[in-house]
Amino acid sequence: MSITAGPAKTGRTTITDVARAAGVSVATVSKVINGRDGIAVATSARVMQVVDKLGYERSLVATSLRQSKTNVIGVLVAEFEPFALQLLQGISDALSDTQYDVLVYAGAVSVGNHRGWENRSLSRLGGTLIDAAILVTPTLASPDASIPLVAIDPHTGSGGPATIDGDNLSGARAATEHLISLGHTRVGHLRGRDDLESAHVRERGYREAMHDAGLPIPPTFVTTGGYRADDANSGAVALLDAEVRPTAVFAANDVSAIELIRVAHERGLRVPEDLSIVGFDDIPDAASASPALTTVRQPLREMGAAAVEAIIEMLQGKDTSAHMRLPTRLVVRASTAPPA
Amino acid sequence: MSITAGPAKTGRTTITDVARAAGVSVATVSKVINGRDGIAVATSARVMQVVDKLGYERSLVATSLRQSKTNVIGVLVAEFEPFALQLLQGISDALSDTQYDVLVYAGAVSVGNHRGWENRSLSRLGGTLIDAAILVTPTLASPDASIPLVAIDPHTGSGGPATIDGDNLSGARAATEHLISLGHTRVGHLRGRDDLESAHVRERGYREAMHDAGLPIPPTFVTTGGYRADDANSGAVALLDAEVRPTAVFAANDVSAIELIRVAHERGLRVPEDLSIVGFDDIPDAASASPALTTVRQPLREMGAAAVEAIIEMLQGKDTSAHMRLPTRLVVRASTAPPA
DNA sequence: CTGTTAGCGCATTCAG
DNA sequence: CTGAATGCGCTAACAG
Repeated sequence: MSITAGPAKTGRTTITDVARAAGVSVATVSKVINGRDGIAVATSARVMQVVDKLGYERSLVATSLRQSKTNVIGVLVAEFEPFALQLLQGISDALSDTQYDVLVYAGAVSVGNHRGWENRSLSRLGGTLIDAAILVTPTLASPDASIPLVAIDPHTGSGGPATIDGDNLSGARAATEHLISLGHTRVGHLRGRDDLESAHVRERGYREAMHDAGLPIPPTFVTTGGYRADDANSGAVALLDAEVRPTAVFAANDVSAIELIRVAHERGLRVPEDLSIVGFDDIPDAASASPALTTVRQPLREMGAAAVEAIIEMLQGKDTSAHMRLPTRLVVRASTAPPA
Repeated sequence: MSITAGPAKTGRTTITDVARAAGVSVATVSKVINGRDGIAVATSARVMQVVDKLGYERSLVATSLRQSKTNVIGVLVAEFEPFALQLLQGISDALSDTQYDVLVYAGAVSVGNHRGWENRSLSRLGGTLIDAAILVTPTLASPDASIPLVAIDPHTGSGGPATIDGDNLSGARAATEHLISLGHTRVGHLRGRDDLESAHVRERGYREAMHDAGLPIPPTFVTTGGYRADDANSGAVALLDAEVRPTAVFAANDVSAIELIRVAHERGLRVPEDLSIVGFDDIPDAASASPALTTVRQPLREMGAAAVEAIIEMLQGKDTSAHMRLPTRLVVRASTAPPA
């Protein structure tokens, strides 16, 4: 019933509009656009002209419903926190000389930190909106997907996708040992998100270092933070308001560490004189925190670039199930000092 | 074990798989999923169970092809540079308590800085993959779109969408005046991307301040940078290798300013002793640059949040064509000093 | 209450 | 060389 006439409805130019304007069928337009041969040069030129004139651009939606290739790589994150953002820069840089565009989907903003957000996102982007996906801090060991997958800071597990991570264990040990070597004996730990494998590994590194030094870990010395300031707040408060307060804390990530500095200041504690703090990640804000944060640097840009390389190899059919681990490095700045 | 049975072809579970497994028609499944009423409780329960079991999630692609609402807000950027990333944090935070998910599309990574990338992206995201879009540093005054639009750091023009920007003119004047008040008379300018309106405004601010101070601007004092280090390099080099070198430079953005510091160091120039530098934006790297960069701060997180507010109001049918301008502020750090 | 039918915009057969 | 028909996953009418 709906006899169409012109762009009309949505305002978007469709392949049909182009076909009508050029006086050919949609199939012809499709062929021209996709560079298929078997089209008269004159026709092709005329169609291209109309395409330009009308500013036609194929709809990713319709295309991906029909085809299996979109030249778009998806990056799936839970949220846009500094860690993911740094990674994104590396990913974007590495992709800038390729034919691929990037689409980043934040799957947990509207539903909270729902464990398993990656499967939800993967399903929603479904069929083939994206040709491959890079998962940032997934909470599942082996998300189900039918497209090439690389996980950054993964949930380890067998049979999972290719993974890229930093050396969390060494980093955590280095951080804790730094504190111990400064002379601290009451060293606490502000844990990361429980659903992150890397958070557990870092806690293990902390515990190992403490154990090796023969130092005790009272239960109140370990509390849980998160990767948002809000989440970190209660853990930070618990740590500092405990009966016996640690003189140094290793926080599982910089966001928590910075929140801890804030809470310490709120309580009149000086950092590092009264409390030494080490973070993890080395996000941009770490260096400009006050005091500048001692932290364990993860090569985030490089990790992002490595993920892109792996994904592209997979897309080219090479069987890359590499599990790459990049080194971490302690960066000593102003938030750590010997105990008073 | 992971999900078995059914999907076959793509590996993705579709509504058809669910229908078959539940022994009902796809229409029924659709109704259940969308909470339409007129479905027997028993049937509904059975379907839901199958949905859970199979881990079904509707495809954003197919849904958006058919419907006009996806609850996804698009953020369109040319690339993931620090400016956009900061904005993204504000946007993400502001969206975290809403029903909306975020999808960020970088439209210029695979094709270079193509003027008009926003129309291309808008077209590709087409019909209704997204309910509304936030444009970051668009290069067009009035992109055509049939969905609510807000532009951050826009190309001004009449009839355009709602816009959010920082006070570029005042900021640029403040930066230049700061340099002049320090005693500099040879003040240069490293321009921003030519396709950005804000870059022109900043240049105007610089020229006005110079004019008001009665200072000359030799042609070699103004060169062009960009928002990537590579782009900024040639402009920086030209500025420093000129016959008569400025003793101070106002760079149109922090990325350029930081690159300028690098180039200056390369030539054995000390900053700020031999060359004072002011940037613009106050991205995280500005504070941790060496020396710490004096810059004009734009409230990027707030600008992102403001964009979200505006978009949501538009989505609710309120007629918000506000043009919001947030204040900028000079932040003096270590990269500026009186001339030697 | 539930199943059938008809597209959304596009690319791909398969006949002209 | 070109055009009409078909289907991708899904939902809105409309039948049954």
